[in-house]
Amino acid sequence: MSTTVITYNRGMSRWEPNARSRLEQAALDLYRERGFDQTTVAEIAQRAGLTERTFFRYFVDKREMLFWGQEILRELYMRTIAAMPGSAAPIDMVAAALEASVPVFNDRREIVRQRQAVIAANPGLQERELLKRAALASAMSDALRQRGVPDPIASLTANVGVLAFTTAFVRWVNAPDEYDLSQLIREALDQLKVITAGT
Amino acid sequence: MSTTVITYNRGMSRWEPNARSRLEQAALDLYRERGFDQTTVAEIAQRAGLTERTFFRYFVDKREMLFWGQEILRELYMRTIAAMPGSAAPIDMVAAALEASVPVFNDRREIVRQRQAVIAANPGLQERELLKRAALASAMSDALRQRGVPDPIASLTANVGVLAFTTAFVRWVNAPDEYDLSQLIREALDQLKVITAGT
DNA sequence: TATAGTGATGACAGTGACTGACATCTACTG
DNA sequence: CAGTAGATGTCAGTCACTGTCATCACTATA
Repeated sequence: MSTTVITYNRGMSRWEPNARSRLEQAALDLYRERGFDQTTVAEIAQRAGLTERTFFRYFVDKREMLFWGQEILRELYMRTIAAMPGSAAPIDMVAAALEASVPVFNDRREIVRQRQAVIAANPGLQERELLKRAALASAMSDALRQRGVPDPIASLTANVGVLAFTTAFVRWVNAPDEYDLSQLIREALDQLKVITAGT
Repeated sequence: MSTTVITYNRGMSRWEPNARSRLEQAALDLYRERGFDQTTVAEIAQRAGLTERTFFRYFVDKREMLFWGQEILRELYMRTIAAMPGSAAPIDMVAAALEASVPVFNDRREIVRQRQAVIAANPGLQERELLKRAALASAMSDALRQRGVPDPIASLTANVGVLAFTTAFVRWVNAPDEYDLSQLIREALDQLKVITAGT
């Protein structure tokens, strides 16, 4: 199973299909077996039955492959915010967007956990994750601005949302299965309200 | 000036002093002249009258050199929070810590601006900056926990502080000299209060 | 004053991520 | 059956970063 024999044209395509997902699977396996830094791109490619060069045709760099879903979240956030009633407060638009993304995580809880364990073990990957989070916040900022929310507010609201989500997500990943991500998000948002209310 | 002749033992030390700051200066100059990616470590070292190997004895990697002051801020934040009266709300402890760091930036406004321009032009450097911000938030979380603030609140409060500071900082860097960083921080915190207050 | 450190640096040979240029291979198309 | 296109392979190269050992100027100690 791990040493798949590569044959050609068993079906309708010229090469063994799913090169991308084969690379993803090989990489995740190797990262979990021996760690991110101890895995070379050549090894990943070999396990996937491809070459190093092909790896870099699918992924801009070695870290990027762990952060696919990001684009899905991005679009989901933007669509959800764009579809909110104009009467909603900015923070409620953001909350709705976060809420809309919950199924994406619930549907892949186990994979998400494995991925997060790999990231937690490597500072370089944490760096990349922060960049991805910032990109999501930026996307939500844009969506809010398109809804007429002025600039410092749009950015702050989006980042507050990402902060609440991240806090909830970390708890959810490390919690038993019964924990509900939606509820954890709402809790985080409530706590943020209390925190900033101040004296 | 840029092609300093290196001589030995003009004073009390065996080698030309300030190797570290010479490397920092050379790097910043080159990054500004031709960009971060277009500058090799060998070039930086050469301009500083040293070798590539020595560069990596002073800095763990090529990006790290732009993020010195971080340690200063870290200690300042932790000391300030530790010295706050126990009656203060967590968010006020954080606000005080941020406020205490303002002179650090005011005293080096021009250098900070140059540095920030370099970072803004390079995604890899932005990634590193996000990591540094996260580290500062983590430090403030720790400080709050030591003051008895429980866990989700400590982390959220610290991150709200960092968010407010970052927002203020971005505006301050791109604003005329008259703008006051302290005031921008207070504004951001006020806006966060309004945002999370909700419906 | 000879001798043995000591600490910063240089020299050098790696490894591994990433890139550019070009060749190849298979399936489809006419 | 020739031609094309898209995915892949090959290969050479750059550059960040590391391990190891040599060197060099001074310093402490006998």
